Amino acid sequence: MATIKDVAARAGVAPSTVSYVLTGSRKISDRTREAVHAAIAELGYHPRASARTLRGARTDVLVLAVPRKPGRYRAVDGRFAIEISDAARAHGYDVLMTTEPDGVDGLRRIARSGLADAAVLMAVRERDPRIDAVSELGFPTALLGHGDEPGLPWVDLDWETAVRLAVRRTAAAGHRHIVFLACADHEIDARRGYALHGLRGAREAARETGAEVRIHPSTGAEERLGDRLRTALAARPAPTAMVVQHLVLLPRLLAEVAALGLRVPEDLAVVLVGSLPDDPVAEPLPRIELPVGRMSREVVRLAVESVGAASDASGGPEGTRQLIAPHMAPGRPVPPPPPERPG
Amino acid sequence: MATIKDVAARAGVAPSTVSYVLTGSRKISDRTREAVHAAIAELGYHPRASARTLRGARTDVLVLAVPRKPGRYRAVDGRFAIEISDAARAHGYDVLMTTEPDGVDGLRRIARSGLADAAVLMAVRERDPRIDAVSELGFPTALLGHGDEPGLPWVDLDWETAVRLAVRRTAAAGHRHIVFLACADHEIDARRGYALHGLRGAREAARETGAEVRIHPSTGAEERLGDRLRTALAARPAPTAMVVQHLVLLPRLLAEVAALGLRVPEDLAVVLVGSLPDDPVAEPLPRIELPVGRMSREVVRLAVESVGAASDASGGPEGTRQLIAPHMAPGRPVPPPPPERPG
DNA sequence: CTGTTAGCGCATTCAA
DNA sequence: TTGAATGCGCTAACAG
Repeated sequence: MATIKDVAARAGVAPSTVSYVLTGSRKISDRTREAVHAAIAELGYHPRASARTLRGARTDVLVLAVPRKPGRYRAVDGRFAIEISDAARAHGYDVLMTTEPDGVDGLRRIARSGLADAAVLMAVRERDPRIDAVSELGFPTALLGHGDEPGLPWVDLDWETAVRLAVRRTAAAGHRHIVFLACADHEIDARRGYALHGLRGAREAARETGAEVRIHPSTGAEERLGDRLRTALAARPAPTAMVVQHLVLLPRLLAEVAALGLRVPEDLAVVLVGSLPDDPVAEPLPRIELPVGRMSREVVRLAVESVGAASDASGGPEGTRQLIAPHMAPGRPVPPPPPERPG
Repeated sequence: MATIKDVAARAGVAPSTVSYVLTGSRKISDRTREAVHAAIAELGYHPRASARTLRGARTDVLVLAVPRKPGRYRAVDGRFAIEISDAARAHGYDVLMTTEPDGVDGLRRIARSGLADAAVLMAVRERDPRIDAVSELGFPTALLGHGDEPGLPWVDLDWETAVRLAVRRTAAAGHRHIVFLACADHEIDARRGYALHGLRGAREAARETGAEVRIHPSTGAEERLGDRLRTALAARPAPTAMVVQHLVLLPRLLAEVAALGLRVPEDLAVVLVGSLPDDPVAEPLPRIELPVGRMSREVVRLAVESVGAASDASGGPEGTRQLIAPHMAPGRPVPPPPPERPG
């Protein structure tokens, strides 16, 4: 492995000159610069990250804390991980993953060993222990999702408004009996922001619209989905629409609906909240998409910006909390309920 | 940030003694060790990774090259990323992601800057440019998937046998006219190993079983899925089974089948190859699962082992190429075709 | 059983 | 416009 010394020797200059050429922090004559570049190319030199970091105290690495309920896997997590990695690269950062289940251990270890300059926390929950950890350490952090944390910058879809919007549109289409399929129980128990805010939105929407909105808890265990669904749809008066935030089981849900002999949307309207872009299953349905790309870019921007900023715990400047306004995907209006049938 | 010197001063010992306590590479008296541990705890000391790396030339980081066709996202990639991260942690490694689309740039940059000790390459293709890059650099690497590369260790599901097995079981159940839904065109064009091996398996199985196996190319564009499917199923004699390797669109596929008025499995058997564990959509169907956990653990093990080993380009020791034998998921036999109908 | 010291590769300060 | 020297924090060889 070539070092800066080798390059210097080859180019007939001092090591510091090579460094200056690389960093551009000093004016170098064309002649010298070209000689240095030639030597770099010939030797295939690349500066050692560890040396740079040791000297300069910057790693150009972000740590991404991926939520991980062992045995469960949410497609959205992988998708965010990849989009965040892309976004980070655009800022000159690499992304280091830590996947210990809500464990603060990995996060703390990486922060304290100086492996990263800042953290991005996915799927933030209320009273999130990871937030305590980074706060204690004064480690620059941006959040994907928000709970009740005080001073950290975050980005989130406005889940409360999203569910409200979905329910309102559904009610406006004429539906009076609506089932809201909330997030999985374990997500609610973990106090994930999106799960709690979604619930809140559903309750508000019920008040606002006067429609009956039956909030239906979801279980992660798909075995009971069929039963639960049958129960939900067997209620009288029969629901004519479902607003679904718990999307993991959507394909299965649609299959069960079909198995019950119900057609979507003629017999039952299905409206999605937080579906992934380009999801072929979601595409034909009225829905509010999760803007994964935008959220990833924004959360990375916040993380990168907080690297420089003193961690003064003041809550940060304005504009560091972004509640993204939801909107219905175009071209898929909520269909009306079936005409009332006698009986 | 406390350094090793601070700890040494606090504990009243030399810095090297602290180091020896940490690494355990020298016998230290109980009294001294306790004093050091106390000082470490009081100061909240954690060794700086960059200094260790600069000194010791090890990062304890693996770089994971995630395949990324912009605009496309495969759930399996995110799943592998997370499982690989878990597996790496079990070996004391962290995982750095690079997501540049088949770009060797990120990989090369990370390798040459010494940010990682070894690489894991996902979704290997034939004539994979990433392999040339790591080979040129002599960078320790393990592959997830295999193409035609010579000397690198790899792990892969035996896709050829998997598809053969799926088709054979289908034929054995009595089906004589089978459609094989191959991977997406762009995957075949990119010469991804799994896509090519799957195709080969389908051809062989056709020869072996004497059944008609119509190999049906998949398109990523879901708009035309319905048409394609209709064409495939309209052929005479009508196919009674589909073997599906292209699982991205499975939910949509099932929906289209249902829309055509066909029931699964009464009218049409659907057999999956390479489905994800715990996928609720796949669960009720006969299938060969992709052993994500095992593959992740194995590929990490290979990568970690190749860190120490001299990169002698000899092809490595035996046992560094693992073709995992496929098996049908238990409890889901391939159902027989419907009784022959006149016409 | 423990201390002293050199040096990993780089960016930067001081000197010219 | 460039060179020489220093030190970032750590580990291991050498010395006691």
